[in-house]
Amino acid sequence: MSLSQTFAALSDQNRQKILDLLKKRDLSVGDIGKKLSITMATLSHHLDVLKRADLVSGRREGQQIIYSLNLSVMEEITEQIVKFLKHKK
Amino acid sequence: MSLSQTFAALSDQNRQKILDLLKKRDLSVGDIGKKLSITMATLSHHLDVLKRADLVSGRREGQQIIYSLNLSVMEEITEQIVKFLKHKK
DNA sequence: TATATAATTAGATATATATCTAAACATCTA
DNA sequence: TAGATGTTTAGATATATATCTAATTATATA
Repeated sequence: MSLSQTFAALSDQNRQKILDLLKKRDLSVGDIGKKLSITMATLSHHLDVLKRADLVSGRREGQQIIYSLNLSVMEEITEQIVKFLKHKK
Repeated sequence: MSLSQTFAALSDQNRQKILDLLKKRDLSVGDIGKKLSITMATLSHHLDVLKRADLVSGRREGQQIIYSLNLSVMEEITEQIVKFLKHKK
């Protein structure tokens, strides 16, 4: 996954909200859905984008899928972004 | 300009290349064009996106427009991104 | 002032993506 | 095992965007 693709994954308002929610605690898809004004199908799509960008992971717990931030990956991406953006002329 | 919109501006490979080139030195549109495999029209579009995201600025020098990175804005955005990404649960 | 050079704008097109409804799949429980 | 609950997948649609060619605008110079 390229840095551009990571930026693309981060460039949607709803995905930002999802990441913000997951910063506080792990949440089921249903719980995330309650906080957003989109259908479950659309939410599923966004979670898929975030998963493919390796920004979140889901684990099944009974009927629910619990999503969490991939903190180590977030850290790594932060490093890359800082390296890219902060590098002076 | 929201953080999502900034991410969107950063999410294209050609725009990444433009920023990379401008990290080294200020360049005219023509000089940037020589490094990319796109038409000048497309390049103009990408420069417009980067300008609207406040990531670069252009100044006219005779017949040429010289583009440069907006370093202070880049710094500010870096801060925001780090704040967003590094904030733990 | 006519021509050349540099860059942008206009208009068209093709691809990507955000969204929805409806259907399917997975799991739990009575 | 049938029905309820939670999530994803399929298929459709509308909007956004990356790209191109051709035309236009801005500047310099012969």
